[in-house]
Amino acid sequence: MENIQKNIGVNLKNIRKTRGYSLDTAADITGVSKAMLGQIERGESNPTVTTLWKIATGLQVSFSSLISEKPSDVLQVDLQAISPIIESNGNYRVYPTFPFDPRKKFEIFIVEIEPGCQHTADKHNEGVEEYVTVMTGKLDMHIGEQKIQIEQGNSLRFLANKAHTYKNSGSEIIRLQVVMYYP
Amino acid sequence: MENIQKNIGVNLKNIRKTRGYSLDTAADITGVSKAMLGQIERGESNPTVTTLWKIATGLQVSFSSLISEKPSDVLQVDLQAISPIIESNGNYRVYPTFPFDPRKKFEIFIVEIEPGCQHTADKHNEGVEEYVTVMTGKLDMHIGEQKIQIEQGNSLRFLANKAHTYKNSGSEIIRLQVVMYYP
DNA sequence: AATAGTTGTTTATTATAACGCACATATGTA
DNA sequence: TACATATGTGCGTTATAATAAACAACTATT
Repeated sequence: MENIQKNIGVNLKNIRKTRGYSLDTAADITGVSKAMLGQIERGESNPTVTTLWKIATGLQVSFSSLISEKPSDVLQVDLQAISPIIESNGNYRVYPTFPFDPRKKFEIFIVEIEPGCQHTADKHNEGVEEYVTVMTGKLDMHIGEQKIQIEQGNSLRFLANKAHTYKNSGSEIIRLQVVMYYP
Repeated sequence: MENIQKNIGVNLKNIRKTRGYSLDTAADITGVSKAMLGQIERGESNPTVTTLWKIATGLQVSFSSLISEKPSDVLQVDLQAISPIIESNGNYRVYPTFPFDPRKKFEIFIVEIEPGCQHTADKHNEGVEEYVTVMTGKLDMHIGEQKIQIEQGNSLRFLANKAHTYKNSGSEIIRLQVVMYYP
């Protein structure tokens, strides 16, 4: 979806027309000048959030009614296109495939660990859970006192309220899928 | 909910911090200057929709994630506070209690008709339905060729694809609740 | 036809969003 | 300690959002 301005314009005009408002009355109700309203409807202006706010509250519609986001039902993500977060001199790379969205309560990464590399993550907040699946390689983990070994294809879930370490003791690169859940 | 600017600020900062982005990298990804990003986070700026758009797409979050509308689960509407749409010299008054919202597919009015008054509505688009309930008085209606009388407390549903007339032949004011449905 | 009222657009002015650059303050590295 | 790198904030300039008022186009009423 390109060009929100145009989009907002048609939405606003629809709402206004459906109610039989003129630009004048709409300006009265919303407190936004009718010139501005006209320009917005024509997509000629780039309104600020406060003007949008005035319009939304004045017309008693939600913000989204003006924006009219159509969430694409299918989203394809190319790993190549993601710029990873680099740690441990490039031997530990994090690819945020589905980054955090406040409305959801989780995010998803792909993690690559080079042979010999080990990485320790600080403990996260109370209630945070990690769901780890090993795609390639064999993973050694330290979680608190426990030592755990996870074979390729296997998974692990743990409360991330204590420091934990990912380690590649093998000779092959490790690829993980990690789901972080925030309660 | 007051002051969206502040709201957007904390939302943006949350998202950015959760991902470990600096203002610099966030500026890189979104194409919005880091000075602007900083001001937005502090609630010192009043961003335009295009900057919000850049931020949302760059960070791969939805608009609403930044706005974080919390739709109030309960909304009380005071009839007195609604300025009616006047027709027939003030003898036919329409109070939009729940005005049209594109996401919903209906809107709700209260209609008041003075004794002796009659009002004809043009036909609406194909598929539009009206749900009329008589709150007080006795209503006479003409829908196409049909003549219908509706007693107090009773209701009527009809396809509004032909012109229709509301008429008050009694001596008491008529109050209607009308639900318009748009397919 | 002439007048008055309502519609949406255009113009000039002002307020301010957005930028780039410089500054300040950490945080680590030799 | 000194140096280096990266963090967020402040400042001056430019671009433009927002307003008010004048304008043009259309409708209705006498």
